[in-house]
Amino acid sequence: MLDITRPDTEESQSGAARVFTFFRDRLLSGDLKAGDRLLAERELAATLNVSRPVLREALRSLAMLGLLDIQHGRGAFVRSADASVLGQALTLCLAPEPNILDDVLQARIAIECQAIRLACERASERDLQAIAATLDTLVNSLDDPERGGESDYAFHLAIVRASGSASLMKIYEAISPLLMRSHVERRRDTFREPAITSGLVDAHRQVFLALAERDPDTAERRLRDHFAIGDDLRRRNLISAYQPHLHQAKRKRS
Amino acid sequence: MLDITRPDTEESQSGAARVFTFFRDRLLSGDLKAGDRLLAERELAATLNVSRPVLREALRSLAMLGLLDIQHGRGAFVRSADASVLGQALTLCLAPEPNILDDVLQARIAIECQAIRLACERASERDLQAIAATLDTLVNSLDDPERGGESDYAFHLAIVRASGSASLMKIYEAISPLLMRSHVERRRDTFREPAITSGLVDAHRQVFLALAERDPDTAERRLRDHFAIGDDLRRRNLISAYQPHLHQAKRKRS
DNA sequence: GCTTTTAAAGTGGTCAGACCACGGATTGAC
DNA sequence: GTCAATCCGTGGTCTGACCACTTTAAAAGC
Repeated sequence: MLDITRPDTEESQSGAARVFTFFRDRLLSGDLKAGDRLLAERELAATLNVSRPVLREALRSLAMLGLLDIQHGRGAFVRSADASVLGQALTLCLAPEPNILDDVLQARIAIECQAIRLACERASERDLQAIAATLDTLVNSLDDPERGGESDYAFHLAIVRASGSASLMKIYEAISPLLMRSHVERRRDTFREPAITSGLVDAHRQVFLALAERDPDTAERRLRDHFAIGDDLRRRNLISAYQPHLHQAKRKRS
Repeated sequence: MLDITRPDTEESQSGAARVFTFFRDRLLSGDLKAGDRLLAERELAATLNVSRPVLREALRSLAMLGLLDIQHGRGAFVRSADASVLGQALTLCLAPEPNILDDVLQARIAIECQAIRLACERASERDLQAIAATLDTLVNSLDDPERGGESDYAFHLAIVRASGSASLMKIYEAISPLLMRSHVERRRDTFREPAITSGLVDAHRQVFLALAERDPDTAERRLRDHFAIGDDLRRRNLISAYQPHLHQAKRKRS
């Protein structure tokens, strides 16, 4: 965590690493903006006094980090900051951890609960309308598990967006890939019954109403309840799935 | 966010990108573990049917992502997942956002509030002892702003660790660099008065006590109060700093 | 025999030059 | 004017060589 050990500012690094930090710092300082086009590789190499392979190693690294968009025959362009890389990095970091697909829900709850509190303070009318719209979509897609899942996600994402916090938003986007995997995995264990789905819609609506009334405590409580119910439901389904006599798991399609 | 657009599994990619995903997937699947040594570049290049420069571009990218540790004259080694890269990625992603140093506090509150709830359920005796230890350090470093800041951070980090959630922990580590910068920046605006510091210690202690009593609601409330007070304090100091000159400071948000 | 010195082998780091593949602009024919 | 072929600049790849560092093992010295 501490960068003290790394003499970053010095020129102790060499080759690709030096070029890498060169561009990274210019990205950070805003010296290079999204959409900017870099010089041709051969010119850049000459300018920075490195060979083309070395320069390419650095550029490729930046591209892998999502900071650069290198297009064959056209050139290299600075890319707008993208959370997808964050998501990949997070996935990589969390990969060795056990039960990570369950654990990532804790991060989700953390972000959303704080987001909805902020949203109660900050959400504009437009934000509220956007959330309401996702709620409508949710109601209209009860029969379609696929679209239902999407609109469910859209609802929660809209809340985070309404918080007006870029940090919360980016982190939420970052955990989204894992969230999706988690969602897919648990869909295998969960039945979509009318009683459940109707309760689901109601829970979302209650959350939204509290938010619309700018009541942070109630909104957070209802959101937590919503998560707890989902967790409980999943747990019960898991238990029933492990009852050999009562149940035979054989659903590939749902 | 959606990976659908990217035919990742196919071999549509070429060159360095292909090699990159090759290793990334082996990292994800656990096929390559931390500490493993890769084959020599020349051998790898021959094995994967690419030239050495192309292979190097991929390896360098992995190294920049913190997944590989390439040592001159020794070889390339798989590195254990490190949150520092996450932190850098987050910093890059959030760089273009305005007031990011203030905003990142929202992420901090989000993580810690959920963490302390989990910690109330899950924290072991060892965890509690560790937190108590940081509390002692905090008390003993009241006179030293530097050490005081460190032990303050250590206290909060210990709480997140006690949550037992790898996701929360990693994300917290990821935002730590920004948190540090934020802390340093606001230290400029904040005076350390005995009244403030003693209140600070008390606030920490109250949080800890609620945690030790396994009372999530109280613990979270006290933690939120602690953050709110810190925020309020900073705001007042900012105002007083601008007072003499008949401030025309813009409020960031209403 | 043991230690020290030295040389060799293996590794990543760098370079130069050449050629290929792709995209876009220019040019030409119609 | 439209469309086609061509050319040029770009990134993509390869080859082979050499340098710098590390380790190891052989050789020299004691």
